[in-house]
Amino acid sequence: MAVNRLKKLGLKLTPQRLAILNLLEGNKKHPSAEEIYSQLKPRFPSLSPATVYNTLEVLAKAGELQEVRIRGDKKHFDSNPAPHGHFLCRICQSIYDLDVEPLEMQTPFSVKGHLVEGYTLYFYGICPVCQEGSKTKLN
Amino acid sequence: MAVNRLKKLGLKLTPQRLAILNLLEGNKKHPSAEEIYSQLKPRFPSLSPATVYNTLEVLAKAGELQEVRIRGDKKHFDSNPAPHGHFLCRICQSIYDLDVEPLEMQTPFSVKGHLVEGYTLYFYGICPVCQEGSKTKLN
DNA sequence: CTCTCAACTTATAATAATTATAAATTCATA
DNA sequence: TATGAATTTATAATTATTATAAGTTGAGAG
Repeated sequence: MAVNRLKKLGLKLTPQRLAILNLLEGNKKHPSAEEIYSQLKPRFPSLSPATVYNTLEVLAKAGELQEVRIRGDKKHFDSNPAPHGHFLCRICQSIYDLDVEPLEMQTPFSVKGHLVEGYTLYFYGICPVCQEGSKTKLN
Repeated sequence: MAVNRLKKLGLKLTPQRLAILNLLEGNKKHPSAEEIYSQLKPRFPSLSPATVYNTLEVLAKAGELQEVRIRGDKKHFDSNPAPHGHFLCRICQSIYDLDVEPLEMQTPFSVKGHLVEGYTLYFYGICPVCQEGSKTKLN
């Protein structure tokens, strides 16, 4: 579990960090910092946004999670740090994991002299729910 | 040329728009809005940052260029609107076009119920110039 | 067990890219 | 060349995020 990994990295196990990790683990919704803050605030009344930002940065740098910058305005966070595709619905703005077969790559690799250490793959369009919704509307 | 396309779209051909288009056409450096503004300001003393932002948004929506959001802080712009890979060097922060063979896809397509209308592919690492630089340092 | 202190959290202010607003200007057609 | 909608401009507002500094705490040393 993440607790042991944090210890190995010399990071302190604070209640805030554990709460943020717990919120993200197994969470498919890729929340933003603000959403994480709002969801934890009731249980941690003293929680500050800065702590959420700090923690997310520390955990991302430690390789425990990844930043998802599929939207132009704010970052979202994924507890799965391995590179994989993400999908943003232009109707409901939901972010989904989306693996597209031939696109998985092992890093690092070199292309035309560029040393590629990581990559992101973002898809944009309409999610299954919203496609269904617009169908219903038309009937 | 772009002029005719803009006319077709019902967009006015202002000197500012033409200058921005010209700056971007055949420019491999993918400048940010601020860089575009700084470069044009001497020739257009009345130019306002808002105009640059407006124009870039209009042109992007018209499909004449694409936003490159490979960096977390600011947007960059590419006069080639077709989806293709981009690479950000973590040393010099330069952005390069980078096509990786098996990754080109025709849009739209569907994956697991998601209608994919567009996509972005961003690579992160060290560019050829900076790899050469660090080699030199070690010798 | 408790002392110690670097690491962490917090409140607050500062930053910086971008967006909104509204008045002045100008492109393009009649 | 007159007209009006589109555009540009200056300015203010927004908003996610980062910086700062003071107070708090986790966890190893003794």
